[in-house]
Amino acid sequence: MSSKIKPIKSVSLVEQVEQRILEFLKENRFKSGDSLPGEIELAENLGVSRNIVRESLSRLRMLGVVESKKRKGMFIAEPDILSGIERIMDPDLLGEEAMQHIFELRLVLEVGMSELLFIRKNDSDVVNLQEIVDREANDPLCKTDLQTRLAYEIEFHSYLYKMSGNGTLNRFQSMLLPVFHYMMQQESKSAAEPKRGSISHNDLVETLRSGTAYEFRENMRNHLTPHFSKLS
Amino acid sequence: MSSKIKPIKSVSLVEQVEQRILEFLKENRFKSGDSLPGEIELAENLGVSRNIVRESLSRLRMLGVVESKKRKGMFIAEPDILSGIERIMDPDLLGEEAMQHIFELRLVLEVGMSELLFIRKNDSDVVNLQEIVDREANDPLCKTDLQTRLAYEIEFHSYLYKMSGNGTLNRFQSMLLPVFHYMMQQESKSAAEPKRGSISHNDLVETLRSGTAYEFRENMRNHLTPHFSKLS
DNA sequence: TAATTTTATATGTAGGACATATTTTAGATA
DNA sequence: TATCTAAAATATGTCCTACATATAAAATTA
Repeated sequence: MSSKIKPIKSVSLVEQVEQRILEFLKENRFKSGDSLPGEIELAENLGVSRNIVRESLSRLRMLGVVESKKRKGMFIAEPDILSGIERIMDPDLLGEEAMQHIFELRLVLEVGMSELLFIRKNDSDVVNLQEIVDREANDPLCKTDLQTRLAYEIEFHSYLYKMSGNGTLNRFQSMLLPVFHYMMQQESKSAAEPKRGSISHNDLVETLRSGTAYEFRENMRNHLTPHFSKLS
Repeated sequence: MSSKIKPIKSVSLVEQVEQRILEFLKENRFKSGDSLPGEIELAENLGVSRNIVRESLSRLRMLGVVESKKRKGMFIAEPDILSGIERIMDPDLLGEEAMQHIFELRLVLEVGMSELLFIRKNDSDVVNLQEIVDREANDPLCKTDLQTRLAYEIEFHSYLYKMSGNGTLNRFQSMLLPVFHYMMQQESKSAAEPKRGSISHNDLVETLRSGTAYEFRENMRNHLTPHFSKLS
């Protein structure tokens, strides 16, 4: 009775069919735009009901692997890596551990992102960032209202992701925002300090303007020190 | 007729129901383990057929938001952020642009990861990494066979992700491996050079042993130089 | 030939029926 | 009474049929 007996196969039919279809697509090297066998044909070939096939295709459709039009049938599309994540990236759905992982991920990304920023920055980016920083500095609410501070914080860092020129990275960040917001409110609840490193947003813009990727990376690391120091 | 007419809403019923259920879960702050109304009840309340509800729930089940047992019904679970990505992370399914984004993401992660490594490393980690490096150095195949070199490359870097102590990051990396593999083979196909920076794996281990997070970060950046120099 | 109507077809939705697993209840046995 | 056993109840899992709907393709008309 050492441990448990083998579960044989408690995988649902839908899941099996989903896998089979995915394998089918990979093996046959389908190109984006190619059309797929119809639902009834798939159902017959796989030996399952059309319902099962439809549920499987519904999943693949959600992931962007296939698209379907009314009479044309289904055809291959380029899957969207983030479409699955997008739906569940919510503090009310995720567990504490996942939230912590995501928060750490943010720190990793922003420190590691420096090289991309220097490869792809242009003059208008620096101007726009400076505008955000100036607006932040001149906003009287910033001294008193936590929400206002958070809003500027998010606007500034969001712009950096946009600058990275990596659309996936950028979208990923924008859907991480609710989690950031939640985590930073939790932080500011536990400790009353404003949570700033010795490097300000203004310093970061200046580094971006006339510094190096290496300097920006270390300055960003410094800027995020309050968050890093919370890690165990 | 400036642009297009409004598309009104051609969102499928399944998608609408999926959203409604997700909203329902968020609003009511369901805790993990709470049980959900049954399929028939949901179908009646939403005014749709049970099929639609089942397709929606099938999607949520795939994302890990809910689980279902035969007689008990459905209950809330903590969603897995990566379960959606996992299925489609394949060079045969993704487009060129997505692959490029992912490849860049890898570079960003490994440079930014340094701090986590130094927070969570322990002695055995350094020993294990050194073992990998030694094995690599003494393997005669390494000089001639590209696949062997790639295997050591992947083993070494994979261990770093494991060291990060961030399970999400680690799993993410492991599912990125097929894409890495593909991209690096493409790289080595276009140019015959072995593609190494001036910092070796051995140097990285030494830095991890007796250096600082700052030094490791810059050494990693240096180690990855051949890849960075390919970016536009 | 070009515009229009018709038709055919694959997906989208609905609803009913039965299978299956598991909890609960009821029953039988000691 | 206590315990083990068998039956019923119930929610998900699977299958089937029918019809709605949109639209590409064919047929018809101007």
